[in-house]
Amino acid sequence: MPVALVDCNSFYASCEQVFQPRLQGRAVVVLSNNDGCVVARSREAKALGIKMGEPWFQARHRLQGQGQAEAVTALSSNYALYADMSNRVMRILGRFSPRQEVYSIDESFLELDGLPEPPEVTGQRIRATVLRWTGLPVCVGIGPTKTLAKLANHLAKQDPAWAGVCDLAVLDAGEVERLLAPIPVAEVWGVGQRLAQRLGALGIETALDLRRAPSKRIRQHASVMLERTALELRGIACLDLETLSPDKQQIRCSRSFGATVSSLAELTEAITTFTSRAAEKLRAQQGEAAAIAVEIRSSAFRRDAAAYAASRVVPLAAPTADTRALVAAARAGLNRLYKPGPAYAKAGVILLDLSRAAERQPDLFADSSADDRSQVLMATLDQINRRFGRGSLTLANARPAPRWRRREQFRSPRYTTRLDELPVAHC
DNA sequence: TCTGGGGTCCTAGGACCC
DNA sequence: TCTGGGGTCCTAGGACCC
Repeated sequence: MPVALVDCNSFYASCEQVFQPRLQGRAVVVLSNNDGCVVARSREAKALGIKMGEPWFQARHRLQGQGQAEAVTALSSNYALYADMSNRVMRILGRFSPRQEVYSIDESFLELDGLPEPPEVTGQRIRATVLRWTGLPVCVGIGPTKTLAKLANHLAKQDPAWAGVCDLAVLDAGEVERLLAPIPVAEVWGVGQRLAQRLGALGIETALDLRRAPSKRIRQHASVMLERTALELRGIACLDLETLSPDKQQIRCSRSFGATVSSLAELTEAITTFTSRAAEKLRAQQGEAAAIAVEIRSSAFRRDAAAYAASRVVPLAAPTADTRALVAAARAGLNRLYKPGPAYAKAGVILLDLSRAAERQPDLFADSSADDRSQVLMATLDQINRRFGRGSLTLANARPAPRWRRREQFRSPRYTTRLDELPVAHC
């Protein structure tokens, strides 16, 4: 039962290139919030040696030194555009299999069972359809397990000889092993830099080494997770396709500020805004939170004595999805954490102990009419914000354009989700 | 000068209980 | 003089993912 992993190439950068054809064939990087780090690179940008996660100011200085600054176009993240393009791609992929796991914003697993054609042919049809309908290039990896499908996708992206589709499921063991032999073990799904280092000390340096390592030895030196990964590399499926996305167990909203803040009033604005956004996400999954954590910190990259980071968990009196109750708890936490002095660079909240509202035991002593009024109010709030745009209606403390708002110097228009930003065709 | 955000899972160790 | 053992639950921290 082969499974495919379909992954968009340089997803954010490709989305930008779809709507700005002059960027095609050029080095394009997309930056994280606040225009901080590089989070996506076109093929040409990778060729210039720009690293994933690299701070943009460093990459820019290096390129300037090499006289190549002009060769790169840097863009701020345009999440509205990427989320909308992602939805389009995922819907298209869903046409190719009744069993789909949307794994991330730019990746889907598909079960390819009972096809009337070789999976490789389906893979090519997937590529052609997504490209034709959205303008986005994808690669397809196919294998007997999810981990091998991931690795097959890696191969398809690396070597143009695969023409974008690599099927490991049809190869015999010898051929698979020949392909795994040159792949560093850190490329395997579930093996990061830390594990790779420890495995290196054991003489396990490639995907093939891990495939061949005895289970007992792996469990001695690492975890059951890695043991599963090794089994998957051998073609023994340990990971199921998760076709319905489970409720989140925690919901986080945190941001670095565009400019540092020092006053409690400004931090309160920020915490109010973040809590409101988190509460919106919570209600979208019909959830309630029983606790909220608040964090504030000064810059993590300055090593002066004034560095300060603190967090605190505040339990709620009863599980709730009401923005007002969550904000009140978050503010109580903030008041305990705040001290004057530090230049705060980042703040955030995390909703914890989540459960489904419908599954809560009613509280015999609570005023249930207050509960009903809260639900109606929150539903109305969400409806207005869906209809007129996020942030149209907020608590009075959440300002529309605070001083600490994120930098996004190079954001492209929200071509597909805002009527006033539609692309214009000149004839 | 300028360094992201949002998740998951596992493990070790402490508290507590009988 | 002699001072158990085993289970469960919770939390913090680490590692991983995109």
